[in-house]
Amino acid sequence: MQFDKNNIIIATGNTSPASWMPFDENNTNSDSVLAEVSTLIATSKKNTIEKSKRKQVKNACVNCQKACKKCDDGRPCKRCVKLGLTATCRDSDRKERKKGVKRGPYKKRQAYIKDKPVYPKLTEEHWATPIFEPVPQVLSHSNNQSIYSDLYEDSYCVPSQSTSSLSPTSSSSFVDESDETLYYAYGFGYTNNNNNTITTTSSPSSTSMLDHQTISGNTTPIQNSSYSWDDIETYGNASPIGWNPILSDTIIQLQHYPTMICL
DNA sequence: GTAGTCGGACGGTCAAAAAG
DNA sequence: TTTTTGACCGTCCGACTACG
Ligand SMILES: [Zn+2]
Ligand SMILES: [Zn+2]
Repeated sequence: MQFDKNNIIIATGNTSPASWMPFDENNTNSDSVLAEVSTLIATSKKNTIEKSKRKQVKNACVNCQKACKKCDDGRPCKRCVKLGLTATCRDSDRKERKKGVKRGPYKKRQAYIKDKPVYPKLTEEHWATPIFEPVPQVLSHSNNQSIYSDLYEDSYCVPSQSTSSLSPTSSSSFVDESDETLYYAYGFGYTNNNNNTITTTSSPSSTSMLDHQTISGNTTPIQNSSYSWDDIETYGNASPIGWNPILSDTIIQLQHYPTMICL
């Protein structure tokens, strides 16, 4: 069982609901493991809800750089316009990164993440007509007799793409309107299998901001970045499954829940 | 109130290292 | 080859000072 530093739960096995549960040596989900996951979730919630990441521009203008002040992508940038420095507002120089520099040994790595899901294209229509849906943040899972759940505070989140979804397929996206960045939030659906009845329920939207990478022609999410809408069109299939973009002024923007990745 | 200064926390990049 | 790591180095938060 392993958790990575970005509050992502790494599970083994396939994408059945049980798979995102961490396994102990005997491949069973012991109470202690459940307790550990519960703690992890609680911790990640505590650590991430209040704190949003500072967003930097790729290149500050020379004036903002000199003053150590926030810049933006405009040229002239807003700060220079405000201060009447439009004439000198240009990108600051950045030096080339040097190659051939030896490094010390790295710490032992975790295993590759295989069989990452490939997500269908999010269309502009989905983009244009976001659905806002307040869903109780309940993380729940049934595995044979054991069930555990963790209640999140009220938050906007998205339903699972499919009501029978058993895989980590729920997601949403939203725009940071200040810079028109599109963020993706991925979660997963789950099935409550209590009392021999299968009840599907909307996703708790266990989310994380995921970037994408292309492997063998498949574009799949990796962690912690963002894309603009232009990037989405460029990347083609680099879009989340699910149809419910959430705009930036909803609470979810600042939240960062654990995300499951199947090994 | 505003603007200027700046130490250093924070974050994004990307080649090296490691794994497949 | 793909994936992960982490050093590098840039951004800019926030605390401060100066000025009117
Ligand atoms: Zn600027
Ligand atoms: Zn500028």
